[in-house]
Amino acid sequence: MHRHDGHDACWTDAGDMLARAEATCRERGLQFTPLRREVLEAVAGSGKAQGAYDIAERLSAPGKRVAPVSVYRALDFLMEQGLVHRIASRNAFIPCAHEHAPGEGVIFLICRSCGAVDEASSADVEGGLGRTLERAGFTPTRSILEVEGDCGLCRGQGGAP
Amino acid sequence: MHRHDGHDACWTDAGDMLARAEATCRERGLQFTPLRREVLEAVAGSGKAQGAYDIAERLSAPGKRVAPVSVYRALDFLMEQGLVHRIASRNAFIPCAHEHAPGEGVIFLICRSCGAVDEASSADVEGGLGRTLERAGFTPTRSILEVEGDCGLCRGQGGAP
DNA sequence: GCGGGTTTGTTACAGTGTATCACCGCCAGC
DNA sequence: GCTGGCGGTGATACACTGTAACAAACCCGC
Repeated sequence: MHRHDGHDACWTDAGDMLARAEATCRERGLQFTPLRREVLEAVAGSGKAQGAYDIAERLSAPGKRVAPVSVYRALDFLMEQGLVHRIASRNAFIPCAHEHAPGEGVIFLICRSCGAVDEASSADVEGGLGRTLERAGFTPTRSILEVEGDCGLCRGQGGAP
Repeated sequence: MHRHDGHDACWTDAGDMLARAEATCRERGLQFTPLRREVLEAVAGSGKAQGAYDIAERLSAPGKRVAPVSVYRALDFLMEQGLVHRIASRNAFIPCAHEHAPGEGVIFLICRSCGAVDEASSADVEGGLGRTLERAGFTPTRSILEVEGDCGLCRGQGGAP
C-alpha cells in the first residue's frame, strides 16, 4: 500500500512518473506529445486533485492559451493509458501513483482537510465486493470506490496546515 | 439485500416510499412539502437515475415552471433525510430503496444497459474497507461505492430491452 | 396582526464536459 | 516530390451541472 511521507512528497517523483508515461506510450506505439506531458505534469504538480479548468489555467500563459477542451482530450488519453485517475466525487483528476495489476481495484482516500488523495488497494475489499456482486447476479465492468475523511497527517495536526 | 424482480418493479412501491418519507419528516419535525413530494415522486417514477434537470423538466408543465434550483434544494433536503441517493459517477439521483442502518455503507449497482440502479450492502466489504482504512491511518467520514456493469436481467436478455 | 424562520421563485452566474469544424504535421504510397 | 490519410491540436460554440443572492410567499407562535 502507498503511504504518505509528507504533504508535499505524496506522489512518486514526477520524473519517475514521466519516465513511466513515456515508456508506456512508446511500448504501445502511442504518442506522448508535449501537451500530454504538460497536462500530466500539471496534474502531478500539486498534491491535490486538479480540475480540468485549473489545469488549463495553469498551462496557459500570456500569449499561449490552452483551452479546457484540449486538457480534456489529454486527460482522456492519459486515463485510457492508466496514467491518471478521475475522482468522480470531486470532478477532478490525480496522477496514478503506481502501477496497478490489471483489473485491480483502487480505493481513493480523499482528505477533506488538505485535499490530498491517496491510493490504496485491498484484496480483502475486492474479494468481499466480488462475492456481493455475484450474490446480486451483477457482472461488473468498472467500480469506483472513494472515501472522504481525514488523513493521518491532518488528524495529527488537528486540521489543515 | 434488495433484488430486482422486474425492470419496472425494481423499487419498493412508490406509495410505500411516500408514506415512509412522510412519516420520517413528521417524526423529525420537518416539512414534507408538495414540491419535495413531487421531486421524490419524479425520482422514483423512473427505474433509472434521474438528472436534476430531467426532474425539473418532468415537473414543469405549461404555465407551471419548476426551476432546477428548486429541484436541487428539494434533493438536498431529501438526501439529508436519507430518502434519496446521489450517484456521483452519473450526476444523477435515485430514491433510497430501503431503510439503512445508521452508518451502513451502500453499494450502488448501475446497469449500463437498462440504467437501473440497485442498492446492496455488505458487511464483508465494509469490514475489509474499515481494516484497509485503519492500516492507512485514514479516518473516513463518507464513502462512495459505485459499480457499473450488467444486471442479471439485462445479461440474460443479451442487452437493453 | 406581527415578527421570525422556513420554503419557494427568479435571475444570474460559475463550473464541467462535449460537438464540430478547421488547421497542422507526419508519414506511407505512388 | 506530391498527395491523401490520419492523429493531434486550436478554436468556437454549446449543453449540462450546480450555486449565490435576493425577493416573495408561507407558516407558526406570540
